[in-house]
Amino acid sequence: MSTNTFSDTEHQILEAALLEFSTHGRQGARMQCIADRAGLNKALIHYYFRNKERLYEEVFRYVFQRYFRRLGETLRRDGDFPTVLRAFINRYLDLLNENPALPMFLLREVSEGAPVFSRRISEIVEISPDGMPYLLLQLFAKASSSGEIRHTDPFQALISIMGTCIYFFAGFPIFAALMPELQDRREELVEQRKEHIFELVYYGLKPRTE
Amino acid sequence: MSTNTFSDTEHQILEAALLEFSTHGRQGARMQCIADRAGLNKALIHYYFRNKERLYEEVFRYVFQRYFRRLGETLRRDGDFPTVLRAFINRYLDLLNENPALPMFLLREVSEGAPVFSRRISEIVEISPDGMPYLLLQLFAKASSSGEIRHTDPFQALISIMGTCIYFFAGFPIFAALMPELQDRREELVEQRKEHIFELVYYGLKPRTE
DNA sequence: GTCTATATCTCGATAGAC
DNA sequence: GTCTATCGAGATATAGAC
Repeated sequence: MSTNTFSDTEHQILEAALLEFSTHGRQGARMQCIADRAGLNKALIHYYFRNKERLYEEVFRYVFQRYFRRLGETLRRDGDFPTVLRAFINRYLDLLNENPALPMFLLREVSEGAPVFSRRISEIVEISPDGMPYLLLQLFAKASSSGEIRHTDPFQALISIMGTCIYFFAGFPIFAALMPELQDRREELVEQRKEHIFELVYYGLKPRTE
Repeated sequence: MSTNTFSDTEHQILEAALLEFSTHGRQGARMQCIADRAGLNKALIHYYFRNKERLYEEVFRYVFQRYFRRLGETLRRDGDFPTVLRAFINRYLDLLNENPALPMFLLREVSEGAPVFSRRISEIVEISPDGMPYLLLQLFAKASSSGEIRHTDPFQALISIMGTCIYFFAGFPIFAALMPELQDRREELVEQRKEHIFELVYYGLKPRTE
């Protein structure tokens, strides 16, 4: 269930399943495709994970536990507001760039009512005040009360920063379909994006003199 | 096929299908559920739309043609940069708020390789320079070259503004699961968000004196 | 643990009455 | 145009050999 030690075979299955689930969704995913991608047969998947539902659940937890933890790390380091902000943005974009399928996997789950996410939320995100969503809220709340940024609802800031990061990856295929020339500039755009988002958020939230 | 005049029954089916497709995806959607939701039987759906694929395609076009057109309208009005920017943000958030399932419907389609979107793109978005994505790019390009905002890649700005708008609706359930108190503040947060995004984008992109 | 072969079942699609 | 009943494809899941 909650064990984090997987054998090689299990890892192969989990990775293949992640790809299949994130491109085709929980229902659209095919056990046969997962088996093919992992280089083994369907029966073996059932041997390890019993059924499709449990496989989905394991993949979900396996992936997002790590994802939220790595995201949270950047917020626990010392540094002033712009330094931590920058570290968070860079880490987030790098994480997403390494696995562009992740946001869709999460968003899909959420749009289906987030049954698995809700059921296993305590294993996935750190609900404590020392966990990822709270630390980010706190970062903005502190900067807001110290006057480093103007008075802002930290939740709005949180949505803004996560939205601008995620949407690049989630929405890229839409724009690449409309403007094929973007396809080649992808890597360059990701790097450029780090600075763009930092400036947008930092200077967008800074107090104005006028 | 491309006719926009649907009977009452067809409308009922389309609306039910939109909900089903956006929450469960193209494969996950069940014809039985669509029929139930629309208050009629499966056979009738086949009578009108032949099969699931065509139904999906009709729903997709039916919904997004209108969506992109209504979004584009705000960019064709006269006004200076902040005025048009504000109008666009307000319209976008209102559109999304009226139908929070839309972004996921589009993002799902895209994550599956956007077969329908690509095939029928000419009916859905206005590819002409007078259409929605180009007008928005142009808005930023103009403001950039006139010095009203600092030198910025218009594509980055486009992603930022759309991302911050969409993610509020796409990601809201995640945060509502973590912080249940948000659920009651939803409408208030949407309104607050209009100002938040405008300020973030406008002041985030404005030239700085320092 | 890993495979092949097969049973079981879900769901899209059709036939045909009204 | 709308319905009930049913077929058949395709997918999950299992049995059982190795």
